[in-house]
Amino acid sequence: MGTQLRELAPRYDAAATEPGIYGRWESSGAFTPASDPPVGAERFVITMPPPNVTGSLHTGHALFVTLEDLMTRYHRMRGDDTLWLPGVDHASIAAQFVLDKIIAEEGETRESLGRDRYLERMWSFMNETRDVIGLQMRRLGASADWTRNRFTMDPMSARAVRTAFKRLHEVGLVYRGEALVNWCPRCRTTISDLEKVPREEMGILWTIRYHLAREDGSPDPERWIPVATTRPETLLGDVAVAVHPEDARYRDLVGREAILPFLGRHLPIIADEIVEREFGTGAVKITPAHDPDDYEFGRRHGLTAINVLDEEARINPEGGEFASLDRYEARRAIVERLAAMGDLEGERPHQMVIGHCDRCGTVVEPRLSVQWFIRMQPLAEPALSAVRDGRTRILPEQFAKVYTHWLENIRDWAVGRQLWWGHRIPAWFCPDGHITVTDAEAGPDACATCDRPASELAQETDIFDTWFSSGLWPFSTLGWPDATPDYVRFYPTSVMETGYDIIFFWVARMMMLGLFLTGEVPFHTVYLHGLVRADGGGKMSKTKGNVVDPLEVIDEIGADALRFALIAGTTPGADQRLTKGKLDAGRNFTNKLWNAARFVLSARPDSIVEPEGAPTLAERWIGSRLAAATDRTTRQLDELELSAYATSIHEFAWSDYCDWYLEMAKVDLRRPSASDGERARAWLTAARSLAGLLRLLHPIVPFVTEEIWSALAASLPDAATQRPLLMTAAWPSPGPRDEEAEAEMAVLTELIRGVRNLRTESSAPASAWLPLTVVPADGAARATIEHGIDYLGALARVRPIELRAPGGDDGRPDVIASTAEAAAWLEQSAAETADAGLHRASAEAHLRRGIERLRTLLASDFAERAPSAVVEREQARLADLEAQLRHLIGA
RNA sequence: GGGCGGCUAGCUCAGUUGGUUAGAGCACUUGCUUGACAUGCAAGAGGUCACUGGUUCGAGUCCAGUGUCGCCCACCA
Repeated sequence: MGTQLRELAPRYDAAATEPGIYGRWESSGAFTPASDPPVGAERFVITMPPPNVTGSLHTGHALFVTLEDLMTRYHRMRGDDTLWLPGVDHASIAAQFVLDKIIAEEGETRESLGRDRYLERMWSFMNETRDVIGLQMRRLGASADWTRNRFTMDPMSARAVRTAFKRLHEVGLVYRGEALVNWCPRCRTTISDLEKVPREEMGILWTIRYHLAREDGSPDPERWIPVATTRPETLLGDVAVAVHPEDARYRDLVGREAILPFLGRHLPIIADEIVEREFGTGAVKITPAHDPDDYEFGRRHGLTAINVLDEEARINPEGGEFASLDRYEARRAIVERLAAMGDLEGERPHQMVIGHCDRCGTVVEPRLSVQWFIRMQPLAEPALSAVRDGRTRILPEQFAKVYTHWLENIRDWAVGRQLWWGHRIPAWFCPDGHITVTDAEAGPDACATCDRPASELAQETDIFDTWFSSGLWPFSTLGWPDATPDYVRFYPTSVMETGYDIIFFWVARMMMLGLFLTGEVPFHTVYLHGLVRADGGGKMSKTKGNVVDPLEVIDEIGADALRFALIAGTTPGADQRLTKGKLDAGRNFTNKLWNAARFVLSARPDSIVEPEGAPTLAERWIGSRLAAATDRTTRQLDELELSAYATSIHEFAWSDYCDWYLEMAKVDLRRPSASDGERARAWLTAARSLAGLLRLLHPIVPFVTEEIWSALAASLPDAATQRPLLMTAAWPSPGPRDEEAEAEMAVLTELIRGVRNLRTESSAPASAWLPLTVVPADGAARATIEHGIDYLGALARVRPIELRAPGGDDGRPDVIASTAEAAAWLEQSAAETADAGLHRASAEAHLRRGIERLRTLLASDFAERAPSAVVEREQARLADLEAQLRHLIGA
């Protein structure tokens, strides 16, 4: 029978490969579209992070898809007007990185193809890969609205980008200026501070002698100033030497000049308090074009910046004899030459932090260039207050601080990228130097300043940072800037779900741009998930070979198992390890569900007659427990406590439904004396409670529940549902609790556990039916046991069961006696707090310990200080324990 | 240099406003081919909640500090 699941797995785990709204796919390829649920009063809209167009599904995607799909399915079942809009991001740098490699294999380069042909290649590449990620998401069960699939390079997005830029420009938040920006010599583009990843590295700190200039301008061979640097090659761009004004070593040199080796440039020696006397030699070479600090220094002191590197970080003609050398070759050459000249005073290892390109890992070069900037501070203010006053809530809350800190210290955003694949900045230059910005797709008709015709204008070649269009995602995908029906219906969105690692890149920018452009927060809740790590705790990487491929996992154990593993036992914002153990647990759970359903379906009487008779204890109990589970899971899903939801529904399904209820239902279903009507009632209860369970489970394990649902719907006379698909069935509302049934069942399960324990301890054969004598403490306990006596017999494997009145005449205390073979005693104490299952002696000791503890507690300050309700509860417990003890020892 | 987070059973992790005897999965021990399921059933064992001090009738939970691992931010050549 263990093969059942494997045989069925492909059916309920069928890959969703067809586009469509959403619905159910079968392995045959058949697709049943789901009809939209009624539009409710509530709206629920997910903002998702569009994955990179070139990517394929990894565990990070698996996590976000699972989280978002879970929320989506829940709200759709609630009847909310639900939208999860899918799409992909064009990812300028990443896409070019990939395409560059592909064309390199053909012996081509970006330049050899030229902009137009390169972009043609890109588009055809995109057409091949664009849908791949979407297909893979569907295999995970992503019930997104695939009819609204978007792409950040589609015309809708392009228009939103132009409009957004124009509006920012109109209010003066866009400017163009010279600045030192991060440059990746390999990607050959500017990158933002966020895309620069700092890494600690061991470098070398060299000390170089700059000879002082004599009065005739020639270098003084006897006198020099020693400067310390980690980047000797940049000396070609030096324009000054700086020392601290109070540094006695150099005070007399301030105002004199040093001579730059090789180039002979005269460098003023300037005093500035920014210089740390303790670092290096206390004298710093100043290279404004190649260091942010020096750039700032240069501005303050009116120095010119001399750029000595080209766009691939080779020395440019400014570097004289070193021209055309790569920056590291130049470094080596310069150090060697200095050493040969005797001007290399020393070198020592030096720990330092160097920025690398996030994409390709190349060391980033500060580069002086003219860039487009967006002023961020005015945009940041509203984004800060939106979170401060709770219009947007960030979960988990600690990330609100991170968000706030970043926005409070925000720097202007260099949005231009010197790439080709992306949205071209809609700015046109006029030969007279005027700039025209327009949102018109065809560009401006004429220069906005001097009316020169469009034919004389040239468009900016830079494109936008990808995150600029991503930042518009929540509304650009809905039709903004037009007030389209979708925009009116779905904006602002409800929950933005993404990883904490892109809180600055994306979340903060969506907030700023959303507030500026639409006047509303783009989403009310930010739900941040953690990273999925490898089993060992490290990052997953192909080179380490510790990657969990979601598609392989799905092939092997199904998407449901993967989804469950990703949700259960995790906390938002915390990293998690995806271990074999977790995946196995998920697989076991889906298997359990399938088998439970198989049992229920197979237990169906051939014909279902009109139910008759009162519900049994088990039937009343499962109804009440289902109500409790419904209430609990609903609350957890509303509060976005998704892991708690997963564990509590797992607990209900496995323990309550399978371990207790189904075992008892077998008794009711197989009771020889039962009428057809009673049997029908018993089965209908099993089937309907299963249907209720399936609804609660569906958001997290959609495939297996959908499959069971369709089988169940076919075999239930009331068809269980009016809707053919569980995914659009109604989320249940909790029915009434049955306190009496729950209380009776608590006593009964305790008694069953006690008898089982007794069997184990007395080494009774597991399969043997043993006689049992039960001596109920009182009439209520007796009634309880009578209600459940058949369950007791079947679940504890005891037969016959004798019910004896308390205080028997054989002088024994009130106990449940085991068989003659089993020498142990099993005590049955007061019904409410049954201590059954313990040996008499240990039960007595246990009671005495509890009584002692409570007496001590109640004799302390506790009785006076604690709230009266708490004190009364403890007093009641004490009284109860004392009664049990009296009962036990026969006092 | 700032800031944040983790430290709970052998392992991976839950633990929502302080309130019975701190939980789950896996692993472990014992027994089970019990008519849904051995991917299972039953019964068990296993924790000084990193450490120190404080607040409180009561602390895994709140406060202060320490240790340790990790992450984020930051212009020291």
